[in-house]
Amino acid sequence: MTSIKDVAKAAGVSTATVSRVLAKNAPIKPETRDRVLKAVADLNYRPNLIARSLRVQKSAKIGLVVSDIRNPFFTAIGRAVEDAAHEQGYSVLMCNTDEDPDKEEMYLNLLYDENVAGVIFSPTHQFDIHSQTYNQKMPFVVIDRAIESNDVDMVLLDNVAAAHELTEHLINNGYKKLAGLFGDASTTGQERSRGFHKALKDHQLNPAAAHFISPRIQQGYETAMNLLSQPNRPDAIFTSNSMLTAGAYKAARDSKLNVPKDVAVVGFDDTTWGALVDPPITVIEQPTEEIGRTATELLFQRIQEPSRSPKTVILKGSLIARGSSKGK
Amino acid sequence: MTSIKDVAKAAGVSTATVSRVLAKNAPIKPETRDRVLKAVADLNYRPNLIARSLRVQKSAKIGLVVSDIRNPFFTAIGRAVEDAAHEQGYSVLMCNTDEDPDKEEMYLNLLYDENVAGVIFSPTHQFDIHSQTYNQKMPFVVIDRAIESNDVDMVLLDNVAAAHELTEHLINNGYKKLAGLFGDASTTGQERSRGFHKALKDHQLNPAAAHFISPRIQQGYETAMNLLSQPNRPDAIFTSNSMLTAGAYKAARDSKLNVPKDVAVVGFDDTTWGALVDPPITVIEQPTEEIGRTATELLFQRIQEPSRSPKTVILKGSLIARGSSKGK
DNA sequence: TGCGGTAGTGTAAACGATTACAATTTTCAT
DNA sequence: ATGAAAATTGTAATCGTTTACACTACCGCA
Repeated sequence: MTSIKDVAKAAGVSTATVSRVLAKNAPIKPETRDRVLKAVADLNYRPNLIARSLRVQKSAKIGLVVSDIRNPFFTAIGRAVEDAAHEQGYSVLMCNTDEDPDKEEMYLNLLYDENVAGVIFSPTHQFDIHSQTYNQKMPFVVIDRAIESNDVDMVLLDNVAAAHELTEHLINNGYKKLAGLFGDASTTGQERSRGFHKALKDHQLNPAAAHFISPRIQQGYETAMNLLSQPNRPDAIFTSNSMLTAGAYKAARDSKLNVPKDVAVVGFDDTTWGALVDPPITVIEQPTEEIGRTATELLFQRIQEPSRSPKTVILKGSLIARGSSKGK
Repeated sequence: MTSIKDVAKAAGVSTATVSRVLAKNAPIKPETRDRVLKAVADLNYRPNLIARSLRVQKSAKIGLVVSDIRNPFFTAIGRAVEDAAHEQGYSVLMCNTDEDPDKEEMYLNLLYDENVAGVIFSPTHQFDIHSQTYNQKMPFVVIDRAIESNDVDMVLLDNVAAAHELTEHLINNGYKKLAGLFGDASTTGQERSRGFHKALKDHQLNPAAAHFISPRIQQGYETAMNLLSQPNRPDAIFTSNSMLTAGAYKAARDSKLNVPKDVAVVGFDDTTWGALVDPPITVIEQPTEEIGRTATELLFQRIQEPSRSPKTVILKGSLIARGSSKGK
């Protein structure tokens, strides 16, 4: 490994001078600068980021901690964050917690120890920001899931309104016996449940069912199968994320029910397949690009000005009405 | 930040002793050990990974560089790699190149500078391992896409055989005018094309068409639309990855053609939606879990024994026959 | 002429760990 | 009791940077 010492020797200057040339933050005689730059080029020198990070106690990396990397919502966020971070010369380290609080803590610690400049993450349900060691030390932006704290930046969807709109869409299309499937791993599911119930109440309807379950395809499938096999089965299934949507949709199919005539299926997040299945699925599309970009911007703001008062940005989802809820 | 010095002071020993207690690699008097461990616990001390990494010139992290994080194939690999790495106490940093050679080089440099223990990655087409600075220095395992080098570990699919099997499946089910859509960003597309053509030749058939295109949904859609609108349109479309499959499937739908009666659509990778659409899609399933795990194991082997002679592991895909190719 | 200011550079101390080497104490066979 | 070997611990160098501080040279102005 060629180090700054080698460059200094080759250029006949001190390591301090080399460092200053590279950092461009001090006056240097043009002739010296040229000698140094030539040496850098000749030796193909690249500064050791580890050493720099140890010395200055920070780095040009940000962490992105998500709960499930297989969820298209999060990969879309990942892309947006990466693009936005790149523009500022930062790199992104993605970590996957699998909804596991232990893994979450492990990765947050790791990122902290790595001196990342900040972290964007979607906390598990159990996450308590105040109990953490790194609380005050590492800039944070929370996405997708609210946490109970008013001193942290967040980028969220207006889940209640979105769920309300989606539910009303069902009601307006003539569905009356609505069942809800909500993820139990986050506040998102709870908020969407609130919007769901509020819309029902607004129209003087009672929910046919409402279940909080693990946000996995299999769980969604089993629960929906159960609901659909009852004599007084629901005529619409509202799901709070794309994993549950997939499960519910499959259940409708396997129950030999016609979508949308016998039962409607709607959900969140516009995935590749949601538009490809027949009938295509009505969903609330989240502005993933904007969520990721906004979160990154908030993070950079906080990095620059740690004492800035916290912001919560609430974005709106947009309804994409498709065949799966067209009416009976 | 509490450092090893604070712990040493609190326990009344030297920093060397603290380090030794934590590394568990030297004899320590039980009583001293207890004092040190108590101090560690009291101060809530965690060793600084940056400093350690600087000193020992390596770290317990591996890099995973993939070309498209939105491709479910790669996220599945990501999960497998992470699980396998975790078992060895390693963390995984995921990076996304977006098929961009510049980003690829940038991330490989970054990972190198970060002292990662090694890298697993799927190279872009242009990647030339020999021109790279880090060539000999950082252990590598290449996945999914072959590169021309016999001194590097690789984990690949037997693409020719898999494509051959998938093509024969079409032929056996009565399809005769087969068109192929292949990704142009990697060797994978080329190899699958070879298997496709070989199977046709084995059955004395000529390809109806064969296109190398950018592996994106939109490209697949446009190309397939074109093919299907011709008077002498193909009766089956073979696609070499799931992005193209999605595009082709949508094109068949939009052309008002019946799948599988008018046209069959088959592809690679078993995605969530492939089984949910109607008809569900016949695919070659890649053993993603095994690919990720094997790659990780090879990487650890090479880390331990850098001079070990390189291995190429070739895994088999398995055909999942579904409705989209059931025959006319 | 003398003096404050600035440009340009070097010296050396950090950052927080690991580890070769040395020093001290114990153990134990004779 | 004694010396060699083993066990236990400490000292200090090191990894590759950045940067506070010190120093020299030169400039411009009174």
